[in-house]
Amino acid sequence: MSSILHTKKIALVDCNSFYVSCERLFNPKIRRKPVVVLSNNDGCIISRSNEAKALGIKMGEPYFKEKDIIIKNKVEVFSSNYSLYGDLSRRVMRTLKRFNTKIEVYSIDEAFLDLSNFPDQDIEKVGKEIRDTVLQWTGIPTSIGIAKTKTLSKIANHIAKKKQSGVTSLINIENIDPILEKIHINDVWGVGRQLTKFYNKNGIYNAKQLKNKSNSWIKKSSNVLSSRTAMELKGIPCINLETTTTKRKSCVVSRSFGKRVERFQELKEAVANYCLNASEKIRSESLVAKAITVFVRTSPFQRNYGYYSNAKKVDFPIATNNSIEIVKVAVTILETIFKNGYQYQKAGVMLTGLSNANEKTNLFSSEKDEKINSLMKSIDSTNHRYGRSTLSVASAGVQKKWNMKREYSSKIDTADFYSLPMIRA
DNA sequence: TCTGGGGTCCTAGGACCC
DNA sequence: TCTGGGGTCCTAGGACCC
Repeated sequence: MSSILHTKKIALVDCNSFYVSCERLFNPKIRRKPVVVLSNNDGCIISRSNEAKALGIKMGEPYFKEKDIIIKNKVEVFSSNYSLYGDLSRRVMRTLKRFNTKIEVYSIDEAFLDLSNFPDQDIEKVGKEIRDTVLQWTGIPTSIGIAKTKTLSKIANHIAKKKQSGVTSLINIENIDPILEKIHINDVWGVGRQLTKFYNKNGIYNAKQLKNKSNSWIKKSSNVLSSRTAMELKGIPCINLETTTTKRKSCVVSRSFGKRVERFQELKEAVANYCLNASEKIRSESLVAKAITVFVRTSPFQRNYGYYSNAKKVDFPIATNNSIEIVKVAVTILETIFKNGYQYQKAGVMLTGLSNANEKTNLFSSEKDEKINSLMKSIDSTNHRYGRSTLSVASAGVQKKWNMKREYSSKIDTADFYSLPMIRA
């Protein structure tokens, strides 16, 4: 006997121009103006208001290339403020959880929500209610796409973005082929630059064509991921909702420098700082790392200066999250990959093979380990209370000449943010 | 002058084993 | 000249995502 069949209904809720919307919350004067938010180091444009999009400012474009348009049109420019965006993101996600606990927080500004428990005929109305509630409680405008699979809900969302209501459902539409036909293949979730090239070569230019391609051909000439995408276009769910937060497998901290760096000493300071951030992060999640990779490189855009890029991975004797040990190993790696005479533009560290700290199968765990653990704990809580890098290690340096550029920060402090009232009507 | 950062998964190929 | 065959495990690199 089959249980009562509900149509599977997945919503993709996506915050509109998220970083710009966050800045606008605290700055009503820029509500109707063109606004952009820049990546770290004020390098690229990573969020644009509709007004900025209308001016032809492209996503991911280097800031300096768009500077003329920006000045001419008095576009408001902001350096990114990730702690602010993170706080607002959590608030949006909390609001979404009130509608259904079956939620996958997919990125800082997106979540998949299982709405199968609502009747098919009400689904568009439910979508609108979610949108209104998020807007009212957090001030963040969203777009919502609803369909039978994640891949289709992405497409529905794509359409919703251009609609006044901000909500699109494909649930009650008998034949969605005419809709899929209008979706360019490169706008399909999971199809990037390389796959687009490959599909085009094989006469596939839109989502409908991919949907109708035989599964065996796709699997044979591409891979399982591509065949999953095609199945999902057919309305057969192949990509599950990941509702439980699984522990991460790696942790990367890397930055481009505000200025080019040539001296070993400065590179060392930068790498030591990245190690401190990374180890603090994995400690906060009770993880230990099996290995560390350190990498350095010069700018790939200025090859005439001589390009150099190198990386090296080293296993720790015992999986660890000890800052001091991690910095020590990182510095020895840096010594082996550093070469004089180059203008370094970026460096980073990657902690890999992460596992639970308490599952340590370490026969040699000792009193000394206990001492280190409690030292790390007190460093973390002090830094949490008084600001990052209150307590540090000597090699991390104090001058930080290489530090990021952030000329246009709105300087909104999340401490202030928490004191703001939450509006419920 | 100035080009982000942080993830995951898959696959091919090498090392190693019997 | 001819130099097995098949399995597992690991890693680096590629492709994709936001």
